[in-house]
Amino acid sequence: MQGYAPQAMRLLLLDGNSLAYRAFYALPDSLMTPEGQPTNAVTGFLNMLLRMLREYSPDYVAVAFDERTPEFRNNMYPAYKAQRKETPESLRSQMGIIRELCQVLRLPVLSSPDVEADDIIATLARQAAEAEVYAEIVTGDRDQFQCVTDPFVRVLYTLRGISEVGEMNEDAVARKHGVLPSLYLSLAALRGDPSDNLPGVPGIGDKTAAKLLHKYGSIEGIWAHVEELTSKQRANVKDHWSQVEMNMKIMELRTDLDFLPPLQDLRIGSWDLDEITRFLKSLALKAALERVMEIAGRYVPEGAVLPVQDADLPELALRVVSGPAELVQAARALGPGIGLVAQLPEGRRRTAPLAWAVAAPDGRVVWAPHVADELDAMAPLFTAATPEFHSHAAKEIAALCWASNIAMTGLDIDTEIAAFLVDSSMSDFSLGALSERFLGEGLEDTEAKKANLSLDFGPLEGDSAASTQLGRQAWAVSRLAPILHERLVAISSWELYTDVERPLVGVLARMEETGILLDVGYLADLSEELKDRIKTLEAKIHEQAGREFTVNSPKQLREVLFDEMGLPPGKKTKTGYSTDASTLERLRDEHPIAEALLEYRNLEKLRSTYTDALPPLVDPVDGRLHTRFRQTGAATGRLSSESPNLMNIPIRTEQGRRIRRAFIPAEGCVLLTADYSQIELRVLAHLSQDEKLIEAFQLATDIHAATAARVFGVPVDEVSGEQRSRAKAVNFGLLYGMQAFGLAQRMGISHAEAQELVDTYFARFPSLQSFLDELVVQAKEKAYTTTVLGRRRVLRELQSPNFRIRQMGERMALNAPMQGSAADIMKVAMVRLDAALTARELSSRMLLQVHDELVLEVPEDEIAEVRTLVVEVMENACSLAVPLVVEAHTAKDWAGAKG
DNA sequence: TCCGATCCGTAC
DNA sequence: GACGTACGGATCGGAA
Repeated sequence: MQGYAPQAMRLLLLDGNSLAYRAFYALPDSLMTPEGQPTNAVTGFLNMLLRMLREYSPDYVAVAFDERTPEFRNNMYPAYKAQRKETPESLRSQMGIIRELCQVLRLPVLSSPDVEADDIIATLARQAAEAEVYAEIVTGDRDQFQCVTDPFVRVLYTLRGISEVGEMNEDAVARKHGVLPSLYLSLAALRGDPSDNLPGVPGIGDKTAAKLLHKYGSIEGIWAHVEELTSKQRANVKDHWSQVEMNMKIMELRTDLDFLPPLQDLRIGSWDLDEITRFLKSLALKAALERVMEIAGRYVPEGAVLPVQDADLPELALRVVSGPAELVQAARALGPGIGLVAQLPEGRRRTAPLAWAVAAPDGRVVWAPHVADELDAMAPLFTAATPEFHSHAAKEIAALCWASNIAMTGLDIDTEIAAFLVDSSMSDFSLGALSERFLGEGLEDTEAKKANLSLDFGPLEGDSAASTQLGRQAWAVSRLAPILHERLVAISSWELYTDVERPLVGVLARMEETGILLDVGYLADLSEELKDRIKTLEAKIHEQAGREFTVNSPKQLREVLFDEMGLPPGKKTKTGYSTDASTLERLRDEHPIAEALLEYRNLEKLRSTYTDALPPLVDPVDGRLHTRFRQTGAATGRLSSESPNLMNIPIRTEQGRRIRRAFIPAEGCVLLTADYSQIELRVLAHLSQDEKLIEAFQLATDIHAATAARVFGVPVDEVSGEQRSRAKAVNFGLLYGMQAFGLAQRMGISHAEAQELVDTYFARFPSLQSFLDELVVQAKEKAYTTTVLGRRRVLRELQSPNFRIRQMGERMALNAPMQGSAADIMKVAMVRLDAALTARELSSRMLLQVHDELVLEVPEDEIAEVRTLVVEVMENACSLAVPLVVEAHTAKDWAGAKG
């Protein structure tokens, strides 16, 4: 539902028969009025219609219906649709109701005995494209794919009954069927369509048909080269050619109908809400009525009064307001401590909320269903000088505000973030989960999810209507906020919240909205290259294995390597021998297949996870990749990144860095990366106050060499590569709760050797051992760890009767203070840097954070200033016992040359 | 057809 | 089992 120029006109075309038919068989036949009139097809049709009106907001609409099988097709081929069973009475009765519904909703309805619904739609779609109007065709009929033309005509093809739609543009049709829409008719003619009683060529399905059409260009091309086909194909094609030609004629949709009204006449008329209410109530479609009312504001005449609805739940006093000004006023009247929540449309791109709800802790709720495009008028709600509203996952609202140039300064408690600081080990920070835990009551929507009910489709419970739903959420927020506030104060995390986490919400929203430019052409080339090489390797692997198998399946690979080829197995997983990289590494000397597998895995990883997965996530409007940062994603306090995860873009190998090169700056800009050098180890030095480790940081730039020098008793400049890498492994191990066994395994040395190395290391840095021991002791005593800014990580594992879980808890306790403090410091730097960029009116933008690294997009004339600023801000974000060191680089891509 | 479990691999 | 924090792709098998 996106990617259109805002001023472009939009036409919505619905195939009434197709949608009713799909809905009838997709929804339970238990849906009916008390009088026994089935309503499943009506409900499905209405849900789809409302969804489209809501999300697509069309200027023009037409609903097309079939009346009977038209004569021109019957004359061509009497058997057309002859096998169709009689429409069941329970569906036929609903067709009339659907037409009536369209009338009540003032939707233009088109039908004619001489043509079918898809002919009407095809004609209107053609006219739309010619007028540069965007048309969306909603249907479950594949024949409509022949109408698709970029960029104006798309088909939304119903899936899973009608609960989802696939958005089919030219590309999507080609991906699904192997040919562009212009050849779809030919493909369908070859393949036939059993549902219309049209046989195709035996032995030719989608795949083969697409292949032939590719090779010969057209249906005529295939006929011209029919002698080149395989003997079986040739015979079948010849025998059935007259049928194919017939299919072409019958399946071709007419686009030349001359009796249809002009597009300009296809507007939705003014709604009579009383009539709509009566009609839907007579069908017992109460939930649908609520959803109609959500968008009613768009279709009522100027000045109409919307019906105020009663709360379904006694404790909520629900008031409906219809405009942003009224909402602001009503919210003010609720007094302090209000909860404010938005009902956001689904989909990747952020768009205006469908509704807002504001609630006071006493249960008074204001619900505003149709202020979607009027964020500006609501600005007074968000921009208070002092925090005055609470919300949940406010980053979503902050992003919308930012897009409208509104500064969301009025946020008090974000219940999601506050709860994260109270107990970061919770797995679910949804409002429902917080309600359960802190209020002791569930929220309707979590119940609905448990019952597998979609909020958009399917039967809804009477009391889970949109208004009550959203009102309950706002109410929950208003009551959670004071509880979480108190808890934050009690654990001395209030400042961490107000000074770091809360301001970070807006910073992250801006970073997400900004996104980063991706060179998709370059990635496409890279993908092709990878595919070639992967194919070769796969063949080689099959040959060496002596048979074909799915190389991507660890299960099959395990059988091949260890059962059939008899190679020596190594470590085990839960289900058998492991085939991971370290195992294959070990098999390198045993058999050349190991080498091929390693390279295969390497390239297949790059292809599947990066070159092929990233481009579809690019926003078509700006060509940029907009990740989502999760502020509650990692229990230590780190951020995480998803859709896509931009925190695991390869860098360590040359092959991997080729992926990184696809991340580029906008025209006239460079990417500036700034990363903390060894920040976690510096935090360790600070927290442990180990003099020798602090000294090592003050003396040397290469900390691994410096620690190696001390451990092995040699001058820094005489440290060998081996010594440095051993010290490095221990340095990392320290941060992860190392044990000698793991160290030995990682370094490929004996357990005894590893133990000796650890012992020596601790002997040379005498405070470290006691500090780490004390960390665990304290953590066990208090059941949580802390960071430099007082961030807590609760560790219930430390109380577990299970030794393994307890041990895991100890390792977490050893790691969390360092990882978490580093995260604290980076977050402080981000908040300050964002403020500094704004204060100096710079155009440079923060794009990404990768734990110890920031990536900015910097206009060329700002490079010097911003570079200095970033380094300054990051290095001074926190004062530790050792200096914080930041290295900054600029380049024309993310893999760019250093310096 | 869908979803969760499993394995694996990328980052810091 | 054995070194922390994440996200996500592919396969597979059970459930609907």
